[in-house]
Parts: sequence; structure tokens; C-alpha cells
Amino acid sequence: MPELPEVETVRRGLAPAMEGAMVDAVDAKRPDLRFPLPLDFTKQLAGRTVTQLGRRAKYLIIDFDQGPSLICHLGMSGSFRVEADGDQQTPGSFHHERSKAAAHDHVIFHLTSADGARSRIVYNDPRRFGFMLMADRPLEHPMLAELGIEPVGNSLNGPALASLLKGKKTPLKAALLDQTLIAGLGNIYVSEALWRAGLSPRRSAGSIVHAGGTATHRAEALAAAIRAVIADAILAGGSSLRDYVHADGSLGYFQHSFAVYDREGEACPKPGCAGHVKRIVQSGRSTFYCPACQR
DNA sequence: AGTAGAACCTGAGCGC
DNA sequence: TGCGCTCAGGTTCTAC
Repeated sequence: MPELPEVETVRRGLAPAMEGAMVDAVDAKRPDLRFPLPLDFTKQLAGRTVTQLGRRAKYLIIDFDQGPSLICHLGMSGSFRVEADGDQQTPGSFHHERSKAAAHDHVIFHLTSADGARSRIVYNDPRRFGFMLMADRPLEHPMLAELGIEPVGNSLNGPALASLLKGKKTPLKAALLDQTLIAGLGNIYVSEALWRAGLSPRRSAGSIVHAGGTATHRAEALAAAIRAVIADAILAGGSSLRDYVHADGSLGYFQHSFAVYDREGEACPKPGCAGHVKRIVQSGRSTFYCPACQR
């Protein structure tokens, strides 16, 4: 599930429940995530108050009033959900799934908010590719220090993209997935952005840069497409979340408006294009694109 | 420099 | 009902 827009959606969903709340206890039911949880993980967090939830690329960063920050990565299948402690589990009740202890609930944060309300933040991750780290200066942690430019805001423009891709012979798709160049794109949104920009995932990354290193119209179009697809996805995710963070991303998820991702064989949705979506494999992962309008 | 493949894990979907 | 196979939103490692 989680690329940058999903992580941002999670951040926005968790913030109201977590910011200003104190950690009463942390229950590490299954500490062997991708990396083992820090040894004194639960002890360190108890008694501290959350000041702010941040995000860098696909990393969620939780700051406290004291001590190191908590860095969370959701891997392929990680998710958080918020449960009010007042939610009683009633068998067969309408909200059954929300308060039920599910399989693969690995870490549970028990919180008390400033107004005294108690809640649980539950981390669920079937595949356990996700992980949590502690760091005094999270942005300087080795796993975050080399991350590239954020594809939100205005910083990712034609010239910035051109300087990143200049001279690169690797396929454009691979370059866009490289987190040290652009931080936060994943397999879905790379396909979507390339379709919007009308660019083939197979062309070399450097081919959309002028010899002198300046941006071509293709680079300008791609930068705009990346920003737009990320912004649209955040909007779509945000609209599906109000009072809680859903567990599996199925509700209102952006997949309902994918143009090419997972649409092999379907007609290209671009008006006037007679092409059909093709699936190819690049560096071991599926790429979806329209050979007719993406050149 | 580039790419392929495997690894880490579990679950869903499909053909038989 | 079940078995075996492929695939999955990420990242990191080794090997040609």
C-alpha cells in the first residue's frame, strides 16, 4: 500500500489522535519486524508526550517532548489504525472490525490525550517488511540522510528534474524509483506519472535532458505530472479518512482512478488514443504503460 | 554503470 | 476442498 501519498494520509489520520497525547505504554507483541525493534523500545517511549507527526518520503517521524524521535516505515503491507479505548468489542456489531484485535497487530501504542481520552494506535503488518527506529536527529539517520527531493510543493520542477537525470542511462522508470533522486515515488505512481507525461518508462533517463543539462519540454512535463499525480493521490486518500485510519487502504483508495497501473490489456484512457495498456517487467517489477502514446 | 535475481514475509487469486 | 503456482504498494544485498 504505502507510497508517499499513503504515508502522508496515514500521518494526517494519526496526527489528531497522537499530537499532544502521552504514551502510557507500548505493547510490542511481535518485535521481529524487518529490523528488530530497539531493545528498550517500550521503556523509552512510556511517559513521553507526542509533539508532532512528520513525514520524509515514505517515512513517518514521531517527535516527543523529550528523547529521540520514532521513525516508522510501513514496508509493503504496514498500516496504522486508531481505536478509542471506549470502543467495546461487541460480537457482530457494526464496528466489529475496527476494535477487533486482528492478526498481525505487532505494536500497540496506548495513549492518553490532553483531555484525558484514551486510545490505541495499532501497527499491523502481515509481511513484516516495515520497521521502526529511534533517532535523536531522524533526518540525519543513515536511512533518511541520502533521500532525494520531495515530489510535493514546487521544488520538483523541470530544471531540478533535469539536473537529477542528466547523463543517466538507466531506464526512466528505474530513475524515478530511485529514492536518492526523488524520495517517495513507488511502483504505482511512477507508472501513473509517466503515463500523464506521455513518456515511455523504457527510454533512458538522460534522454529528457538537453545536452547542456537544461530541461526539455519533456522534463517540464514529467516534473508537473509527478507533482500532480502525488497531489491528486493525497487528496483522494485524505477524502477517505476522517475519524480513523483505515487498516488496509481499500476504502476510497486512489486505485479507483489509476489510468494504467494494473490495467494490462485495457484501452488507454487518454482521449483519442487507440492504444492498449501493456505490462512489462523492469528490474523485477511490473511497469504498466501505453506504447501508443508514451514515447 | 547497469541490471538481474534473490532475500526478507504472508496472503490473495487462479488453474487444476 | 486443496494443492501449487504467481503475484503484491519496499528496500537491500550479491552477482554478472
